[in-house]
Amino acid sequence: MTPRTPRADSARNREALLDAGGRALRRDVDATLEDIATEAGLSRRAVYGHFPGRDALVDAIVERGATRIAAAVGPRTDEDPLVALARLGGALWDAVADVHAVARMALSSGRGATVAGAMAPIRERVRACLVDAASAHRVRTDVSPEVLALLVERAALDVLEVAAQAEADDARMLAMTHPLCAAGVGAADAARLARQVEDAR
Amino acid sequence: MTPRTPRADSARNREALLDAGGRALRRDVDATLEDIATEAGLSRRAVYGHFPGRDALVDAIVERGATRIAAAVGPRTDEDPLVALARLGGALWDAVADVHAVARMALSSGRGATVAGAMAPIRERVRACLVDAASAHRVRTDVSPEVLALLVERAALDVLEVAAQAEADDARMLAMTHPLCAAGVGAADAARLARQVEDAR
DNA sequence: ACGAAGTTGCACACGGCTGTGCAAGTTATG
DNA sequence: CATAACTTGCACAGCCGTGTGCAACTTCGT
Repeated sequence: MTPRTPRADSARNREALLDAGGRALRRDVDATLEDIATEAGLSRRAVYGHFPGRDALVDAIVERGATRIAAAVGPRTDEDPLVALARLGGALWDAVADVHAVARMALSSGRGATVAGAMAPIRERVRACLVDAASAHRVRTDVSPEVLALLVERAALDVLEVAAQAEADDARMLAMTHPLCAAGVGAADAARLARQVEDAR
Repeated sequence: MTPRTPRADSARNREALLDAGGRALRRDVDATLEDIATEAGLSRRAVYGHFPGRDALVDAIVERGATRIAAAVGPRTDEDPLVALARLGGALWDAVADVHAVARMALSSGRGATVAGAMAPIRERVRACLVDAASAHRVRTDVSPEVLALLVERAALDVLEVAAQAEADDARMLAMTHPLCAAGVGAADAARLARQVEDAR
């Protein structure tokens, strides 16, 4: 009769589940519901109060990751394509947790299509930048832009994974320069381009 | 009373299991015993005639991979460190199946230590080459050799994975040049170094 | 062709993870 | 404070993969 407004802590717990899930899945793609729930400070049983099942929870995590990634990538500007690429690397670094969590699921069984959708913004932006840069011969052109894009994309993810462990303080810089190097830009030029992005912050 | 020599097809089946296992695990790290057995043309039950259990089978696959990797890496020569790095990339490409299968298990749960051992030869060689090259400022030096080594190592694996799908005919070339680029060597120099290796074949 | 080595199919036990029902507890909110 | 909202713990069913025993069958070696 008197339908009350949903409790505020419920929403918080939902968020906690998404956060914990992201963290847990980043470590182990097959993390148990028990694991995730515990890490979120809840019981396994409580999860079913927020999501119909494990799949739905994971989907929600990927979905949230996708929107955050899209936000981090931001709109395309008409700046220098390589500067744009460097900036993209920096942006991804600022969203490591989400990107990393989603990326880890990419190769894992099933779910491939969903995750691919989440990563699409990155993929597309990288490709666009490379095509531009290739036409001016500023990146290696002995490989098709498609393949090079895949390699650069992976290079970006490699930094996120490697630097997350090594926790280098100049990790953000690496996140910008390494993909450029992977594209065939020399180390010196890559550093110059990255500095250009940093100066404009 | 009359101990007979073991049958020849048994050994073949054992090999078939290792091959099938490598292929299956390369696709899906959690491939079922059923999957592997079927792919090898055997029944799940028969596997237990060759290995005490799933773990032992996987261990055997990793172990065989390790020796093949070690063989592919070969002995250290006193050539130019970057040429050596290019050659290493080529060698790994020629052993894709094994390297790839083992590498895929690296991040997967458990088994981490075992796999790390299998990859050690690559890891070590890459590090050595980079340290040499860094002291001559022929690779980027704004990152520690350790971190750079991790990135280059991953770059090598990235090629194996990307090119395995894209099946570019110049994949072997990529396997040599891309790690160099990842190290900060410009595209032109990388191509020159790789050509140097190819010419000496 | 005989016999051992190897394979198969089936049945079954075991463990781990998911998903559900329900009663009892705790906590936010009006 | 009263009550709906949320959480908890437990019990139970179901699924799936592993590991084992056993009888029947096929295939290699001599």
